[in-house]
Amino acid sequence: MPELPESDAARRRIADHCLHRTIAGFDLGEVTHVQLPSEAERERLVGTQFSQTRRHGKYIFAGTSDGPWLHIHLGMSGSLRVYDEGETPPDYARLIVIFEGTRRLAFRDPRKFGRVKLIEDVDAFIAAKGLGPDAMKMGDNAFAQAIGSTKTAVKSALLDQSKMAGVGNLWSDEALYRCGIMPDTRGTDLDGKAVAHLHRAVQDIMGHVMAKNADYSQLPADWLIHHRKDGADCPRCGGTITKKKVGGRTAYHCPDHQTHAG
DNA sequence: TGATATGTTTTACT
DNA sequence: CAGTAAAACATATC
Repeated sequence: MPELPESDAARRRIADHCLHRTIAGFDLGEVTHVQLPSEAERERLVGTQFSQTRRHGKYIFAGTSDGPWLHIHLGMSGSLRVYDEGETPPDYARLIVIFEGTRRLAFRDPRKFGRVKLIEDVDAFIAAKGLGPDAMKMGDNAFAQAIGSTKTAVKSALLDQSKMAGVGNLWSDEALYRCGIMPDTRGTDLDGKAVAHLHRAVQDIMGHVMAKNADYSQLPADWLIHHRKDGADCPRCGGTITKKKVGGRTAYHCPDHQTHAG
């Protein structure tokens, strides 16, 4: 479930359970189209340890103390799982990092849209990707500039990783739902107050999901995430949850309390 | 069986 | 350049 909060929960698993352990080797899943580190790149990591982690938007990085970084993107369906030798390895494991002792880190990816690769410099990588600022660290002015000054649908702007990094389909819907903004409202049609409200909603929602370690069952019952189905009752106003395409993505929303005025 | 899916990238067109 | 749209990637699930 990989947007910014889910990616951060995955990063934290590395930070909490996999640092300062010597890498002994790797296990590869079946040969697939998933982009994984080459044998030479894996060899570079053997004998080293991860000593730090970073995240920018949906991109996760695990750094060796004085060498390359392992970069992980979870794609559409990827996840990370930490376990110990002797436990059942997870399904769809494409790459398993074997640490000395029993600790293991598995990169799972059922739909194979994720990527793992070795990079030398995180900031250079972010710049080369053209990623905007991390959505959780973005200031008011930068957010207002990115969202309020574009004619694009506000939902599409939120999803544009070059405007800001980390917001995906689920949490963009959640933020617009909370703010009462119709997903296809043009950015330029929102007033300053609505843009500021949306900024708070994006950061509050994703911050909350991170605080709950991306466990959706711990999120409030009236959040859209629990009612994301065409025809469901809107828990906030009694309307009917409806879906429509906005910018090529499915936008779940409540047409009764989400309007073009915000 | 067919529709749909949490993401990114590329290509084409306006 | 800004924006839109669609397709492709490979597979699972409803």
